[in-house]
Amino acid sequence: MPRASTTSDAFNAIAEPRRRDILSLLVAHERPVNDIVASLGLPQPSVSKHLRVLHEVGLVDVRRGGRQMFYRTNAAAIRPLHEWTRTFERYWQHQLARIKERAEANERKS
Amino acid sequence: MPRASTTSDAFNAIAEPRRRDILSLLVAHERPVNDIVASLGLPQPSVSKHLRVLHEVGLVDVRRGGRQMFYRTNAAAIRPLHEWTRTFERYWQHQLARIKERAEANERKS
DNA sequence: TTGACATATGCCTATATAGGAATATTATTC
DNA sequence: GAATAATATTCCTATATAGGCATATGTCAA
Repeated sequence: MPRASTTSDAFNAIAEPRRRDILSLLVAHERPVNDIVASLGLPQPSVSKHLRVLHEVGLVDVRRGGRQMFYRTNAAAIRPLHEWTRTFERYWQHQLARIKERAEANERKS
Repeated sequence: MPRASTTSDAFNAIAEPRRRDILSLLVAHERPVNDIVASLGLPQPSVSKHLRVLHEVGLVDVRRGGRQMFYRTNAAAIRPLHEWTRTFERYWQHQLARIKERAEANERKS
């Protein structure tokens, strides 16, 4: 079996770096496709394809305005990812605390 | 071109749901492979392969103990993912605030 | 050393890509 | 309606999977 499809969930969709770039670019304001193309220096068809994936998993919203399509990041869809990573927070804090402890112990020894 | 390799970075590594399960399982305490196999009900070779990917991107650490291999989640490696998702936090808060506003406006109207 | 246990690796297959180029679709303006 | 602009889709290819299964490697115990 191959990997799960990029459109199967947000985790798979954001694995592609360009798509993360797009999400960051579209988070503050909606933008037409051409803006994204110009900002990121990617071929237009490539951008359209990435937007399709992002839209399919709900990471971006679209609005038509004349012949332009205005895309915008749906930040709420990123929240579950944030929550998942957050479940590890106390553990890396533990790690950092232990590192700090050791450093201070070494400090006292020398 | 195919997708970037699962071992190219943490984003690609955690796209696989089973690997996220493994990370959650190994976060509190180290565990031998057989424990993971039993806990998740996956075939042993499958678990070993997932662990290999996770180890290659630094998401787990290993320690040998006799004939067992004790794996443990390296929580610090998840932090960058947390930080990336965090950059969107203020935007979903905006979204929620706007939804709340509208709800209250409708409340006053009725 | 032989066996048993624990884990890792190899081989196989079907499949979903990302990128590139060309072209199709949709909307606007003259 | 024809030309133009903005975006989407299609066709192509090479490639890295995940899963299943068999087997290799490594470690201990008797």
